[in-house]
This record gives sequence, structure tokens and C-alpha cells, in this order.
Amino acid sequence: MENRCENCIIRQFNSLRALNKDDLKKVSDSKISRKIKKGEALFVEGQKLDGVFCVRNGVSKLSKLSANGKEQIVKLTNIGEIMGQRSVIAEDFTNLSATAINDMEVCFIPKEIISNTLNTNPNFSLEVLRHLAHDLKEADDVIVNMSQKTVKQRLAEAFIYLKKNYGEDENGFLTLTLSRDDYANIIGAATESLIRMISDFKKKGLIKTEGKKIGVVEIDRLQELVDGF
Amino acid sequence: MENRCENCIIRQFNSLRALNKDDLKKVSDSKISRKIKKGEALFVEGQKLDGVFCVRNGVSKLSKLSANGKEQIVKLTNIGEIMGQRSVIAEDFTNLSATAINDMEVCFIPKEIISNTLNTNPNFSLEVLRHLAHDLKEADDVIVNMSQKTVKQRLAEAFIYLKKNYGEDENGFLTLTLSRDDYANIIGAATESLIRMISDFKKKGLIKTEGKKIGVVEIDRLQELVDGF
DNA sequence: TCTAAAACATGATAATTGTCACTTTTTACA
DNA sequence: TGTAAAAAGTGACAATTATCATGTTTTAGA
Repeated sequence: MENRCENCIIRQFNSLRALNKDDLKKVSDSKISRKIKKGEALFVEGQKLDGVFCVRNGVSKLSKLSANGKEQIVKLTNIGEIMGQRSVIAEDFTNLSATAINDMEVCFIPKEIISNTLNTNPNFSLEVLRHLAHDLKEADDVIVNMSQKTVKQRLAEAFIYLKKNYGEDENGFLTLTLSRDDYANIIGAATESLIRMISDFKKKGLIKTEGKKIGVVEIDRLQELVDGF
Repeated sequence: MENRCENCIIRQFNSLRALNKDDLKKVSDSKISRKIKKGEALFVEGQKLDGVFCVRNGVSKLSKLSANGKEQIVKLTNIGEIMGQRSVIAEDFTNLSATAINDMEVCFIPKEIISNTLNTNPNFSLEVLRHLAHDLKEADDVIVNMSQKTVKQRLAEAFIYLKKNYGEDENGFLTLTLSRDDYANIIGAATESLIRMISDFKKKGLIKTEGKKIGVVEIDRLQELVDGF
């Protein structure tokens, strides 16, 4: 009984906060906890989802394959986030794949519970609306960044984002460790270009590396880069 | 009395279709019709909106200025679309500017009416959710296109989109006439590059031009370009 | 712990796209 | 309807970024 939604603080960070005791009980009774290993997929592009995932722990990437076989990472998830909302709401196939970047714990909530609650609890609908609205705004920002910023600026921005969003360890390395490939797919560049740029940033003292780990050294200078010197 | 929402077919294309007679009356009583001239702004980035706009006629661009002063067009609106939903729902500043591309007729609906209806009519909330979900999916697609496709491919895609979405006149020219600048800002390229590419497409017989007007000649070959030959 | 596969890295080169400077054409409106 | 401003267009060139080839290091798992 330890894993009841009623006792889960995570829900304060997502739309489930709008649920009353009754609704919450229903969700809790029907949810299924799952562990996802690093590299495993939660769902893939084009799939029908019969529920949403609530992220208790770990980080996943939401990505899309383009015709030429390249992956574009559209978003990294945060703890507390609900995944799969869009396609459950639109009763649509998923437009993105979700893959665990590190080991994850998620709760799966069947779509019937979600739609029922949407139909009966206007507060919940409003919360979901707000979250979608937020996602949409962020997506717009990504569009602008992709088309108006150079690869170098996008990389600098990514480091700042990763530091602010996921933090760093006691030695100043980013908590979230990404492969070079993932970095390349976030900023939309060739892996080789990305690697060169990391070397460059390191040479300039903006970041430090230790194997896969990367640490932000001069966040202000990175920000200057983003703003265009 | 001719301009009552009750008699407006446009609403079948947007979330207002979920309104019952009562709700619709309230909307209709409080809405204000407005004409917007080509080039005029409906709202600008960073503004607080106290309502949404329902597009009766004309097309507008939703765009964002980047730090370097360049404009990125994120979306073109369609007839029937509701604009400003996101920021009214999130009770947030607009993240985009809306500018009329040709003369427009819009209805302004005060935000109180919208929020009230959201609070009381779950069907309306669901409809709005579906529309936001759709917008979000489209935004994801744009992100992938921006980062994975070449400027040439994005231009080819834009022509196909404009033809399918806004149609063409009796002479085979696109109904929606955009400036070269707007084209450049849609596909995220320098205006000069865009102009060169248009010349190139024309030389290859893919499109035809007559002043500002552009006509799609070989849609299949444009599609081949998009798909990567 | 050995080994193949995956990830990381670097050089050389090419393709794409942007920038700057300028001319020509079109458009708006005084 | 004349004219200034805006938009369209072109050339030369530079910067950015991708591609290909190849070598090195790291990692996972038999």
C-alpha cells in the first residue's frame, strides 16, 4: 500500500493535482507501476496508447525519426511529467517515440480513467489544458531556436538548460549524462559537428569533460554565446 | 442581427461547435466583429490578451522575433481557427505575434466567456484540448522539418502545403500570395537564399511566377524533392 | 577478462546557406 | 501621377555545417 497516488508528492507537479479524493482513488486503483531500463522504449511513434505515463523517476527523450533515418529529439521529460497525454486526448497515434535515457520508474494510467475524469472534472481539464498550452509554447520556442540560432548557440543553450533543469553533481558535472549522439539529436546537428564543438567549448574553458560526463564551467559566457556575443 | 454565432457556419470548424444554445448565445452577445487590414497586427508577442479571435476570413501569420531581429513564422492560420487560445488558457502573455497577411474579418470573444464555458462545459474543454493537441503535434513536425530538412526541401514542402491548404486560382496560381520575406521567414532562411531558390525551382519547371504570384506546376516533383529524390 | 560492437574523435573536403553590397522593379500614397 | 520607400533580384564571397574516411577508446556481455 505504500505506492498509492494519494501519498505521492509527484502529482503536485502535474495535472493530477486537480483530482479530488474520489478521482484519485480511481486512478490509484487502476494504475500500474513499471520500471523501464535505460535505452528501453516506453512507446514508439505511430503506436496507439491505451493510457498515459506519469514519470516518478528518470528521464526520457521524446523523439521522431525523419525520412532519412535521423532522429530528432523534441523534448526531454521532467520528473512528474505526464507522457502520452496528447495522443490519448486526440485519440490519435503517438507522433513521438519515448525512450528512457536512464533507468526510470513510471506509473501507467489507463486512458479510460483519464477520459472519464476529463468528462466529469472541469478542474482537471483545465490543468491538462494548461500543461498542453505550456508544451505548445515550448515547442514554438524550439522552432524559433532551430531556425534562427546556429548549432553553436543551440549547444550552449542545451548545456544551460541541462544544468538548470537537471542540476549537477558535487564535482560540477551535469547530472543528466547524454551520449554525443543524443546531444547531436537535440540540437539538430551531425554527430561529428557536435563532437568538434564540444572540443571547442572545452578548449575555450566553457565546459569540462570526463569521459561521457560534461560540466558547465562558465555559464555566463555560454549565455553570451546564446545571445550573440 | 445577421452576424449571430448561431448562424455562423465557421464555428463548425473550431471548438465552438461544442457549445449548446445557451453558451452560444452568451458568446454571440459578447463578441465583437472586427476587420483587420493586410499588414495590421491582431496582437504582438508579449501582450496580454483579454480574449480570443475567431477567424471568419483571411489569413494571418503567427510569428516570433528572435534576438537578432529576425522573424520566424511558426504557423499560418486557417479560416475558422481560434487564435490566442493558448495564452488565454495559460493566463500568460502571448508568445507569438499575429499579423494579417491579407484583409481579415475576425470575431473577438472576451476571455471571461471562454473561461466560464471551460469551467462549466466539459465538452467544450475537450474540444479545446483536441485543438491544442493538434497544434502541438504540428509544432513537433515543424521542429523535425526545421532540423532535418534542407532549405530547398522546406520550400518545396511549403508550396505543397500552400496549394493543399489555401488552393489556387483559375490560372493555377496559389490563392495565398506571400511576400518573399514571408516565404523566407516560414522556411527559416535568408531572403536572398529564398529568392535564388525560387528562381531555381522556376528554371526547373517546378513552379511558375508572375510578379508576386507563384503557381505550383509539378507537385509530384516537389514532393520527390521533399522525400529526398 | 577477452572481444566485438558501439561510442567517441579527428582530418580533409564538399555542400549548403548566409552576408554584404548593389541594382532593378513594384507599390503606396502625397 | 510622380516619387520615395519597400520589395525583389543578383553577384561575389565567406561562414557554417555536413559528409566521408578512418582511427581510437569505451562498453557490454559471453
